[in-house]
Amino acid sequence: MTQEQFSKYSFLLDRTARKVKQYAQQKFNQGDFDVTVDQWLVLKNLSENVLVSQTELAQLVFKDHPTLTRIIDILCKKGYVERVPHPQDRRSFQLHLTNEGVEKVKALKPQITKIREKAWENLNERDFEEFRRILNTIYDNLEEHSDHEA
Amino acid sequence: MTQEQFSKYSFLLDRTARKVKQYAQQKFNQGDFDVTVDQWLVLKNLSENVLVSQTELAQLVFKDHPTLTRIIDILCKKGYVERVPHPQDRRSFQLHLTNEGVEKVKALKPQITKIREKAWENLNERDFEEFRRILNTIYDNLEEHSDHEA
DNA sequence: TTTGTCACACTAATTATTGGTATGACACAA
DNA sequence: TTGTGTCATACCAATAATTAGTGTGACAAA
Repeated sequence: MTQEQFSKYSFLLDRTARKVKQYAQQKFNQGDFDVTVDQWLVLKNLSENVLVSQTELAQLVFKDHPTLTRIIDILCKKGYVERVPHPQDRRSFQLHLTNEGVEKVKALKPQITKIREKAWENLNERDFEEFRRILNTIYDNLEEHSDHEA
Repeated sequence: MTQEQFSKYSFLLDRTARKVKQYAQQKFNQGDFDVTVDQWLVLKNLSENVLVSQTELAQLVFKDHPTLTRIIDILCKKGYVERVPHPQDRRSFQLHLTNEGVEKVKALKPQITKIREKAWENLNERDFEEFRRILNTIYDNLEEHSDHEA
């Protein structure tokens, strides 16, 4: 890899990641989804994982604790998520979707799948595997304990 | 001060402190007070301070946080103390005596005063000031930030 | 273009709790 | 008398969630 490539990969990653997010958020706004992209990530993970703690969820969605606290605050305020005191550990909550949250996920999921598909037009399964392999390798190279699931 | 005195003061302090505590706890047991000496210290401070946090109380009674958590647990279980979520800070509680706790303090206070008086028979006000001055000096000598109120 | 608002990311610090270990005091059994 | 069990407390290390502050990006309004 040349010097230019070394300095370019970060730019490419950042630009693309932000574009994907901007596009999604615009579509979310147009669709009156009532959640941001990040809030959706949390809702989706809660729909797939039952009664997780905030620490566990933070690891799943790769967000830091203060940020997740605030996202959960917003989602609780919107009525989609509920904190339940942990039965065995007073330092911890268990998070779960409210009925309203379950309905919201059910309603949004197909629409969001379509939005996500747009980015992969003209790319195929082989491309996706390459994309995944390369990005995971980069991540592992920079992570002390390699422990990815993507 | 001689070498012997240097090695003796710790023994004298420890032996006396434990004797005072043993004597008090025995009297508490005989009187069916339903609290230990340390629990009483907490109750007394709560009767003199309104809606304190656990951190503030820990400083008042010079106990560490885990120990105080457990003492408060016991007193809440006995129905003398109540934890109320802090209105502005979700990490914190405000502690207060229940009505039962207030009655308990009122009932025990005169009895405990009598118990405490026993140790000062044949000693006078001058002795107490000497005692206080010396013990506070020792404490201050060993404390980085000298900030006593005894 | 500038400003304001909102949401998120990151850092440092805080509050109370958990877990483990040790000690002292006391009661009970051998 | 000695040993064991129980309870309460002290101390240490670590943990879970929160607070406060700062910065950035995205977007809307002036």
